[in-house]
Amino acid sequence: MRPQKISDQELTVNMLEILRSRGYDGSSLNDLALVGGLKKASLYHRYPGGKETLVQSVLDHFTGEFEHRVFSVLTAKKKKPKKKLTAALRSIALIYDNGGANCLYRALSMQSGMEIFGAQIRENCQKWLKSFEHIGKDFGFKKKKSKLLALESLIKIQGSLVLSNIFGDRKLFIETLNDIKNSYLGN
Amino acid sequence: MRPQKISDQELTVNMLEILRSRGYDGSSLNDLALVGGLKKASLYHRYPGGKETLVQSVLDHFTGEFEHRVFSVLTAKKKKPKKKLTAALRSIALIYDNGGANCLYRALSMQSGMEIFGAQIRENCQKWLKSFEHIGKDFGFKKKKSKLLALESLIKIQGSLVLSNIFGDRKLFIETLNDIKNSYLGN
DNA sequence: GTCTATAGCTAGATAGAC
DNA sequence: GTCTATCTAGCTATAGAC
Repeated sequence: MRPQKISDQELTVNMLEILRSRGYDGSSLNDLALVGGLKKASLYHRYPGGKETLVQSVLDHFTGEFEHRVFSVLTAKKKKPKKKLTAALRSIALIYDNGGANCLYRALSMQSGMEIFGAQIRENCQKWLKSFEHIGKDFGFKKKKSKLLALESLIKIQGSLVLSNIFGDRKLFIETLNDIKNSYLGN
Repeated sequence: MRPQKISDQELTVNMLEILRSRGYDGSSLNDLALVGGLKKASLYHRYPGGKETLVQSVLDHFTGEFEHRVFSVLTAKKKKPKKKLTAALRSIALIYDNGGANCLYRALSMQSGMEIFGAQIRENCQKWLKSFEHIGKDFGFKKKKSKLLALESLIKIQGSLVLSNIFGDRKLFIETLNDIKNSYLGN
């Protein structure tokens, strides 16, 4: 057994960078291999199913980050809601590099990506909504208002990511996170 | 001179459908030719510069729709602001097929598309912000508040398009348009 | 103005050496 | 576990017949 040139974890993180910025069709196996310091044939040893399973694995990692750093924080039983929301929003800022990095879900949400990963992307966005709905109720809002706040939060995150990407202006994303926080704290 | 199989206008509209749903890398010249009932070699007669100029032309058409149906409406001197905003939002609903169609700017905003069209996409989004800022002032809001409302509108449109696309739920987009209208009318 | 044919390249994927 | 070499299919693009 030869040693791995790069760990699975590290390779996944590097490939995430490519995929979230170039999308499914725009990311070649050559590109994906190179960011790991590998040749593309080597990727088939780690991902025998090819590109689809490779991206699947990166998508799972990305989703795992949310489950671990955002969803589980928001739905935790202890702590005050304000502390939980603040921590979750800080994690979101981290995951999106303060607006400098795209959302992988969005990057994969063009037709080719949606055909393959649509169901999972939908499912994960649903979890997002549920966990934000949870924190809304935790703040004392009624169910309907909590649902609305959750949806508005997700809309604002996705929209501000699109725009901070187009304008190359991270401030736009940061301020939107603050706006979301204020929508829960009651402006 | 043989007659065209399909008019430039019609071909552009058909190709827009492909590009906005599949992005730059995901749309092959073969796909783009077929929706016009042509072979891909024929596209080089209309667009001698190849794929880049072809997409450029579709992008120009898309931007023209906004200039004509949205920006010019919002900045018109006559009429009451409410009527202008209502008309503009109705046009936006039309352009995005009530949330069923993607934004071409977003579809082209992955890395490969941004390298080529980034400057124009940025410029057009700036025009969007300016025209919404204009209507804000028209409603009597101060400059700062008008700028904020404009930015929030664009964020909400882009975000709700991403989500209505992911969830396959146009209601989400329609309700966001209403939300934007209300943000100008003072809830 | 559109077509067939094809060049030249790069994509995803596989075989087998080391 | 990674590599070189290679296959096939698809891509963008061009040449030239009709």
